[in-house]
Amino acid sequence: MSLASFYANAPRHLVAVDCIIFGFEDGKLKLLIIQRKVDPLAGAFSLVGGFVQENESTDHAAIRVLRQTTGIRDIFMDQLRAYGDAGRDAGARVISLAYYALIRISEHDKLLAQQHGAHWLSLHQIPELIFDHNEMLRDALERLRDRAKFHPLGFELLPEKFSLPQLRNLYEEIYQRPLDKRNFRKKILAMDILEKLDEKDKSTSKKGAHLYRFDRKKYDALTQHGFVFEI
Amino acid sequence: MSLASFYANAPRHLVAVDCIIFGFEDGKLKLLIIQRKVDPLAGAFSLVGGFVQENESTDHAAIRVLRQTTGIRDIFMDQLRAYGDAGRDAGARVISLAYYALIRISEHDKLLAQQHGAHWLSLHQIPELIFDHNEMLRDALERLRDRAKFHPLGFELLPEKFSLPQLRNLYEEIYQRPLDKRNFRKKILAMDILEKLDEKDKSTSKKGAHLYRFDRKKYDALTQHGFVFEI
DNA sequence: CCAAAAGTGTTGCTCTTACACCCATGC
DNA sequence: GCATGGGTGTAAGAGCAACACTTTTGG
Repeated sequence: MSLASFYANAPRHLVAVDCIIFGFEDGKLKLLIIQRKVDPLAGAFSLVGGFVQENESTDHAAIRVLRQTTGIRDIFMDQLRAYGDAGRDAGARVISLAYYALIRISEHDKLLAQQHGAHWLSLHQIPELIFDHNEMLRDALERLRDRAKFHPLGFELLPEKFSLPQLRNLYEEIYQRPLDKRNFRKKILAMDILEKLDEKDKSTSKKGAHLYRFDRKKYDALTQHGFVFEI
Repeated sequence: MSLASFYANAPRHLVAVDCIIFGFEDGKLKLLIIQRKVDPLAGAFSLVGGFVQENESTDHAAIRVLRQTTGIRDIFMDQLRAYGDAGRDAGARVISLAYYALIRISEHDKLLAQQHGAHWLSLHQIPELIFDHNEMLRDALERLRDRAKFHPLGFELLPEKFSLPQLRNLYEEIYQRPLDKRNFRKKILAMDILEKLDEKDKSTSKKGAHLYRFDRKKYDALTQHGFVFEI
């Protein structure tokens, strides 16, 4: 078969990206949900999404769609997988690539996102979403849990400076189970990947909790010598 | 924006599936590689691939492509992820969904696959592949290792009846490191998910090794009570 | 001075790892 | 009878989980 016919005879498809955006605020793991603007199902709750353009990498499409629909930029983002059932989108046959992202809510413009019709909802507040978006969300949460166990993803969700109680609280949210505070401290500090600062966060107690910073250089150096992060 | 223009104005893309097929034979983990039939790069080594058709789910496309190009059917298959860089395919802009699959080489028709121009190559024999197929393969191997650690995937690669030395050999191949035979036996048998048969495999020793069968019913039952497989 | 959250060590137990010899049989 | 791979148990050490009291300070 000639080059022309091999490629030219193949069918073409709409390809979308949908973003599962995780944030952490007020001690809760949250998700960014928008209300859909177009029919069918205009007004229904949805993940942030959009179409992949000509000559645009799918990774770039995910970044662009997130920026255009919420104003959010410069965040951790990774592909989850493709969702390709023939009837998954009620409007047309669309193959969707799901991306999950982690953002520091405090460092982004909440107002801007809200102006775009986006809401931060905690895990237990998530409504029925359109199409297979609830399934995407379930899969993303599973991936987040899998990956956060062996990779320092958590720090993407916290402000640059954070306390150990805050960090523990984050992992308790991710895994939805209590973690022993002494064992947690021991484990984290033993890794020697945090820099202890001369500052305290007094927002949650009178005594105040020491602030730390994730030291990515140290982490990368350790990783090259076989070290594996584990929560 | 109206329904019509929202979907109709979006660009359409060629969407392919590419399959990373793992097998296990002669004590080696192997991969199914074909020689590409079309230009550009006709004759070069490649994964098995093809285009997603109209109204065809992507999962179905992967199964169909594998069957059509190699005659192989009814195997374990799971999506890896999408590869969507704009210039990844030299012939046209193609978004590719990679699927990895596990097959029992002994139960499939080797001849049929060979007639389709497919070769089983062991990990160390893999040549330069077209486009980003080497990257797909690396990612698939990583996924296989991740998943095989906590899920009973290995049995998909072995014949229905297998010996413990065979099983250990398989995991040694997957992880490319030696496993202590006493500890391995202990761990596997302690899970109580294998059925010991009254048969021996004498093909590799004079004494003969007992044959076992994976008991999926038992495994499923245990899993429902919180049991987690781990190698 | 008291309420509320931060910070701190020890112990038992489980799991993992390392390791060497006998067994069965075909030739 | 001997070479070859199959099969078996134990002990030491590492890692994990459970657990309660003291410290700090704003109000």
